[in-house]
Parts: sequence; structure tokens; C-alpha cells
Amino acid sequence: MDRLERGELSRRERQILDILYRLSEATAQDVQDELPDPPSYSAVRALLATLENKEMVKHTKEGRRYLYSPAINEKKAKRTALKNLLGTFFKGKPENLVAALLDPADQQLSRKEIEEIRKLIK
Amino acid sequence: MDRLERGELSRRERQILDILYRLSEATAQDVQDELPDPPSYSAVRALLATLENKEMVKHTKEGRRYLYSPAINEKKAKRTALKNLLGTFFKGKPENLVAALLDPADQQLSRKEIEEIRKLIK
DNA sequence: ACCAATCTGCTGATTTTCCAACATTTATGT
DNA sequence: ACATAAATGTTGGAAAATCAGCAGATTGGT
Repeated sequence: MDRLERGELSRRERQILDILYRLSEATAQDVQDELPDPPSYSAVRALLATLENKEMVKHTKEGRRYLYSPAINEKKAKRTALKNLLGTFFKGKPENLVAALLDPADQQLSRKEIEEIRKLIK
Repeated sequence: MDRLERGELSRRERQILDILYRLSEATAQDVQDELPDPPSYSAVRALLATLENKEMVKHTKEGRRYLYSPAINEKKAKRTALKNLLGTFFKGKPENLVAALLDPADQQLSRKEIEEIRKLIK
């Protein structure tokens, strides 16, 4: 079980990783733009550096810049996040989660989205 | 937008809140039992105290003990968590989340669970 | 009444996180 | 080639989080 699964991420680490999962890859600048209460550019880079040391983030060069991306298999991260959410809020029952998705007070699903889901189940 | 929605929770704060959501209410002892890398009992209590100051946790007396529970409306917390997960991993599309749920490589849904979901959609 | 166990309240020290500033490197264009 | 711009790398310290220990209160048992 790695640091991610054990929930051993600081606030900023988590925020940054989430951004990277969402964007797939991003420059330090991109990350700064997405961070709530964004710190200075150099602070963001320092954070990315520590995340790299912990092997939770990797980078490739693109021209003179770095493009950062999550180092942890996305599928696995997704599964972990889902399992956590299920365990924390839905008693581990997927149908409870789907029920919350369908709850009109929560999300509004378009007719099209519902149709998509219906198809999946078949 | 409160601290929870902005993701402004420290590592331990998040761990403890998740436990409280899962258990609905718990003693300091319960929380310690559930924490990964559990610190001392008194440390757990100190953490619960700071969480109470920040009004993220409340307690009631039960005999001589305190029963702690989340101070933040559960429905709202659930919704926030779901929205975050959708945004981070599923491009905001609920059907993608459902697809992950149904993915046989990920979760195994029993026939019964699938039946439940099908019912919900109708 | 006394002791042991179990809880809360509090405090100060340690550790981790978080950040900005500065130094260095690399690319660009004139 | 040189200056400029735009990156990265590093470091020191402030701020926040984390933690353990101790004192006092309350309960329960003998």
C-alpha cells in the first residue's frame, strides 16, 4: 500500500496531484493557475519537486519547460479513490453511490446522460 | 465555500473526518483504532479538539465519554466529495463514473447490485 | 474510603509543510 | 556573441500540524 492509498498526502500535495490527474499533464504555471489560494510560482515548483522526490509525480521535458504528470498509474488511482469514496460515504455499496448520482437534488443528469448510463448497464 | 469544499484539510483532519463520516459517531478510542499509523490516544484527542475549534467536528456526552461526529451536513459533504471525484477522474461525466463501477476489472458487482442500480434508473 | 482505570483539558516541544527569495541554467533573438 | 527572458534547483525559515505527557476529574469495583 503506497502513500497515496494510505492517505498520506499533505494538503498541497493532494491539491496538486488532483490537478495533475485532471489535466493529465501540466506545467508549473498551469498548476499554479489551478491551485486555490495560489502561492508564488517558485513555491509551486518547490512543491512539485518534493512530490517528485516522493515519486508521486514525474516530468518530461518539452522544449525548455517541464511537463509534470502523476507518476502513479491512473487506473489504480481512480480505483483507489472510488473505493475510498464508497467506503466513506456509501457503506461500500455501489448502488448507494448511483442513487446519489441520480438524486435530482444533487446532480442534474441530462436525459442524455441517463441514457448513457442505461446503455452501460445493458 | 467552506474549508471542506476548498479541500483545505490537513492530512490528519481528513483522515479523522472520513472516519467520522463512516462511523457516524465515535469515541476518541474508536478513532484511534481506525487511524493508519495511529498516534497516541492523547494525540488523537488533541486532534479532535482542534477539529472542534475549527467547527468541523462536534461532540455529545455519553456517560463519561465524548461521542464525536462530523459537524458538517453529511449530505452536503457527500455531494462535495462526489463532485470532486467526478471532476478529478471522470471529466465531470457521471456516466464515466458508472462505467468504472461496472468495469469488471475494478469492482465486482453482484447480480443483485446491478439489479438495484437498474431499478434506480427507472 | 480507597484504588485503579478511563476519561478530559491543557501545554509545550517536535516535525512537517509551505513558501519566497535567490542562484543557476537554458533558450531566444538581435 | 551578448543580453534578455524564462525556465529550473536549492535553501532557510516561518507557520501550521502533529504529537506525547501530565494534571485533574469522574466512574466503578473491592
